[in-house]
Amino acid sequence: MTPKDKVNDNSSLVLRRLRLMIAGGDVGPGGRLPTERELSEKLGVGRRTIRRALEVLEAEGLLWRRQGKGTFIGQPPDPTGVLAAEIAGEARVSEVTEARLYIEPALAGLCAARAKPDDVRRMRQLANRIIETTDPDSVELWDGALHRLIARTAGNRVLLTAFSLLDEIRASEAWRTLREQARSGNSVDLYHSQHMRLIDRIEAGDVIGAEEEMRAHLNTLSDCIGRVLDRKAAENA
Amino acid sequence: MTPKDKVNDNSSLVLRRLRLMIAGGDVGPGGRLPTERELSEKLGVGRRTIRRALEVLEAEGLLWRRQGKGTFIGQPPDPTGVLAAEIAGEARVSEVTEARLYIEPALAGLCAARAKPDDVRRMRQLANRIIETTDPDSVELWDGALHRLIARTAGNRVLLTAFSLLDEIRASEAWRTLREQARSGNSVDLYHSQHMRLIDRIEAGDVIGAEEEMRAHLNTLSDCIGRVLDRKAAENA
DNA sequence: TGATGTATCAATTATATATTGGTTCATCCG
DNA sequence: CGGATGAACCAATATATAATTGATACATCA
Repeated sequence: MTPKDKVNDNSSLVLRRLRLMIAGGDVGPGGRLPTERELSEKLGVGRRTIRRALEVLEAEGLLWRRQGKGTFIGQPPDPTGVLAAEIAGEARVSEVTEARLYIEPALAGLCAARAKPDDVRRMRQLANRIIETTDPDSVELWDGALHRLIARTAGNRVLLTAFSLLDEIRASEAWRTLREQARSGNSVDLYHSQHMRLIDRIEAGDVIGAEEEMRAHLNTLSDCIGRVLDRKAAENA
Repeated sequence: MTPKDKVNDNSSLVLRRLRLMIAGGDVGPGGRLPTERELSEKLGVGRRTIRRALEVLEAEGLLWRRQGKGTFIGQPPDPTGVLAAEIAGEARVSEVTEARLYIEPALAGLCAARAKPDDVRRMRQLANRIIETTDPDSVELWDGALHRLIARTAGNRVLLTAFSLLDEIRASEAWRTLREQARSGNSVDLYHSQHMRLIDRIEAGDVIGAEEEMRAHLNTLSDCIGRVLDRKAAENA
């Protein structure tokens, strides 16, 4: 007799059943859910009701739909990630570091030309977070965030896409372990001072200076990677 | 009676005819050549003979072939998936030219460091094709082929992917008309001299010089585009 | 107001067919 | 023997068609 009992709310009932399906992994290959028409028939409700429930779940990020394709659990695929995965398989470490040595200084320079005081403030915040955290994993996250912020502040979507590509490649498993080995034994302080000098140049609007600072920073990073690779090569020999 | 006269060498004859076709811009839309079977029939020789001639031209970098697709003049594109199409819609002209001004000099520099004599020879051939053809459409094809060859010779797959992204964006319809308007009224000779200077630097292994020459070349190109855009803006005002 | 059924549109996939370069083979000719 | 030819077949790609699927609108009913 309570309102709750009285609610002939098929939508919320369907919603709960769909949640169970998703949580229980009760989905087809590739995380595919049955079609709306199938769900409508199987659950004995109208298609409109199904759609309302799916809209909620999509808004929650639990699934994504594409017309003509189907409904899938999880997040929609990222074209940048797809392309990055293709390259990552065949790209050598040297190529990635080399490309980074060209792309990121360019972004730093543009950033210096376009950054507003608010942007610079956020960069300083991120740079400080890096040395405030001790967890190596977190250090990596904050460092990546800073570089990404600089890339976005540069205000060039094409170069930003190129940066994202690099970022995705470096996010792959092989790279993570490589960085882990490279990080051990060198001081985070050096990185921090480089970051601060870089942000100083950006704040001053010094395009050339920002480019050079970024290049210097990346060079020390690639040197660390290079040492690890040399050691590995020596072990194999 | 001389050996030369006696040579029943259909291959070299076909080769010369094909060279004329290519040089004269006698190709279909998109720089497409007739199919091997059509050429075989049209020139009155066997298909095997056609293929031998095409192999030579492909090795020279004048054309590329793909099974099931056809034969095309210039350099083969490297697919970037749907990424290019996505950012092409939102990327502004200024962003694309700006990104190009960073990516392509980098590629030219790497190219100078790694190009072999054979690569340089192919570059010169492509550069010559540009001024030898009168058809504006073909000019564009050969110019694109030269830039793509330089990008590929740079030997960095990540930067090459970034270049391909730019290339695909610029291949869209809006860009084609823009370039068409920009091209009218300026001399192809200037471009050619810039190309030759660039290739000279590459041949000499002069990394910095190649970067600078490419930058100068792109600057003149973007100036032409800029003038067209200014004129358009004035018309709208 | 909310649910249902129907119809239609648009994007995508699936399928079949045709085209095209890649390859092999037997044959012929000088 | 080398070069050329013709035929056949393979593999990758394009093209056309139909089927599938989510998106949308509308009429109906409780």
